[in-house]
Amino acid sequence: MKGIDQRVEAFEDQLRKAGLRMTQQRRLILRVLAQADDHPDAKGIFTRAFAHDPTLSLSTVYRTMKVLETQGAIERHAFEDGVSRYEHADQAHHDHLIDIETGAVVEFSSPEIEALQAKIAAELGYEIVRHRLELYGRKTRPARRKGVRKDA
Amino acid sequence: MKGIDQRVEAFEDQLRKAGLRMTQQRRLILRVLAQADDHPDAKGIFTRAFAHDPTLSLSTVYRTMKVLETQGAIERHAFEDGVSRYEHADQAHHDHLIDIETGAVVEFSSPEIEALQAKIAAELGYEIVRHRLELYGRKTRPARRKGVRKDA
DNA sequence: ATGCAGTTGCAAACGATTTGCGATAAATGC
DNA sequence: GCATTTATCGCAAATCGTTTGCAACTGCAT
Repeated sequence: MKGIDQRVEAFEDQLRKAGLRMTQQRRLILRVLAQADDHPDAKGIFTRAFAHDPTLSLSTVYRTMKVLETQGAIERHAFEDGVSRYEHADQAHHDHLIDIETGAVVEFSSPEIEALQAKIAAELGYEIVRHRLELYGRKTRPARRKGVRKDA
Repeated sequence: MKGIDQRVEAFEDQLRKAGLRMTQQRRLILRVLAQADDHPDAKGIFTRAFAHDPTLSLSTVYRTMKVLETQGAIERHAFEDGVSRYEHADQAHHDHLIDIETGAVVEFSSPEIEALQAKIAAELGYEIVRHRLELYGRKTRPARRKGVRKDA
């Protein structure tokens, strides 16, 4: 497991360079995000962080998420229900498969699909700046144990 | 081009079978949707319909969109800004490419991508129920001509 | 025509997110 | 360390898109 503290420190420098400050609440929220293995929304992050600092406010979470996003420290996704969910951005690009029964989110990536997207866009006279690909499905049978790679 | 009136009539039957009613406002909204070549949101639909019936209310638009959606008469999409946009569903499945500069929406479809999606889901032990694929991009500049250079 | 739902318009309620404001606390300089 | 500047915080109020309770209304089946 990579050092959370190191990442927080690195981010602290990044903030300073932008004329921003590393506050206790930002540190706390960063830590919560680094430890999350799911895709929590603002309220979820707030709840977890609030347990460590009962003075934290929800608006600070929202404001912090915005800062972290513009700093490139996290990614924001809005799935079907419309609420923003966050995940920290130190991982490779990937898309999401959402279990419509449990709400579980599985990450995956497909260079082939990316290539096709670029090709399609080019044919339409566009270059892709970003994209959103979400699969909504339900479990068929237990996934095979071998040969299945879900990059997380 | 299929007749709008015919589609409205067909839908009227469909509604009746579901124990629902074809009201003036639903007729009007359907007409507005059938004539739309873009992906208007509730307010946009309301504005256009309101011009023909100043007694119409925005909540009726929302309620109608919900009815139309569950009846399969329209599709609802929520792009990056989060607001629901609608298009009527008498066309083949397609995904969307959104021009991040103009907001224009281009439709496209790719059987190859669909196939890949199914394959990926299967590998993860899932079957796809629906998906969302949106490309956000900008128009590529037309190829430069010799000696002609537009500085930006 | 009559009557029972399904529908409507209106305003109030909603839930997620944002923002104005005075108070607080990080950086910076001394 | 200690003061100074100003980014940030907590809180409550404000937005915004969308939903809903309710009383009046209107399809439409009989």
